[in-house]
Amino acid sequence: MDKQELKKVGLKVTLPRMKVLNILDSALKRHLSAEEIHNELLNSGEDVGLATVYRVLTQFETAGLVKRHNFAGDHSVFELDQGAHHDHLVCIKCNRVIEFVDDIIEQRQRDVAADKGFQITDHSLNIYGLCGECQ
Amino acid sequence: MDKQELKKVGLKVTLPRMKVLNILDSALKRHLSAEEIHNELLNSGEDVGLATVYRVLTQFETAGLVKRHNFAGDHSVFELDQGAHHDHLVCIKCNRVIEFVDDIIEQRQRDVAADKGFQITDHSLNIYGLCGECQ
DNA sequence: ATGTATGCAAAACATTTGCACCTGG
DNA sequence: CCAGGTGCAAATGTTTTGCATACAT
Repeated sequence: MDKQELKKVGLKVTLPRMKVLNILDSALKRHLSAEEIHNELLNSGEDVGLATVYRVLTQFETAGLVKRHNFAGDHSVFELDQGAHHDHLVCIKCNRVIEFVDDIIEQRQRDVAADKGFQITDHSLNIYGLCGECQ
Repeated sequence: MDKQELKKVGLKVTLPRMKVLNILDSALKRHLSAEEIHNELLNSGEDVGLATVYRVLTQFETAGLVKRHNFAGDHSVFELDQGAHHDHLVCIKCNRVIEFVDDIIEQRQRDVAADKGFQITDHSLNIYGLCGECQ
C-alpha cells in the first residue's frame, strides 16, 4: 500500500500524491515526463495542476521515492526509485527506454574515479540509438 | 588557422564565429556554457549578442565542430569537438570537468547494446561527485 | 550587389514560486 | 482547528525566433 510510503517520508497522504505514485507505479512506460503524468491525471478525470505535479515529483525525488533523469532533449523524465541502480538505453526514434546494469562497467567507473581522486556521489550512463523495432 | 574550419563546413567567416571558436579553443575551461562564452566576448570588448552565441554554437554543433553536453543542472555546456570521444567526471561543487576514456567501458557498452538488439548512435557517461580539491 | 549574419526584443519552453483557498489528521 | 497542500497565474531562466539592419564575398 502506497500510503505507507508517503507517511514514511513525512508527506501527508493527499489525492494528488497518491495519484502520481500510482501512475508511476502502474504505467506501461516506467519513465514519464511531468507533462505526461499530468495528462494521465487529466485523462483519469483528476483536476490536478501541472505545478502540483512538479512539486510532488520534486518532493518524491528529495524523499528518494523517485529518480529524475535528463535524457537528451529539453525535459526531465521521472521513474519510481525501486532501489536497484541501473543505466539506460534510450531509443531516439520511439523514446523507448531499456534498463540495464553491467557490473564490469560499474566497477570500472569506480576505478576511474579513484584513479582521478574523485569521490563519486552519482553517475548516469545513457546509450542513445535505435531499438530493435525502430531499425 | 580556424578560418579554414569554418569555410570547410560552409559557414561564412565572421567575427562572432571566429571569436567563439577562439574562446572554445583557448579557454582554460574546455567546457563552457553559452552565457560564459557570451561573458568572455563582452570582456574582450566584443559586442556580440547572446542570441548570436546560441545560433553560432548550434551551427557548430550541426557542423560537428562542437559537442553539447547536458550535465546535471539546467543549462548546456559546449566543448570543441576534437574527434576523440571521451566521458566526463563532473565536480558538483566547483564544476570542474575531468575527461576520461576507458576502453573496457566502451566495449561493454557495445556488448550491452548488441545484447539488447540496440544500434548505438551516441552515448554519454557522466560521473558526478567531488574532485580531489573539493573533498 | 545580394544572400547571410547579426543585434535586439519578444516569444517559447520547461520549471518554479507567491498567494489565497482548501484539506487531511 | 491549523499546519501543510493545492490551484492558478505570474515569474524565472534558458534557449529560440522575427525582423530590420549590417556585413562578407
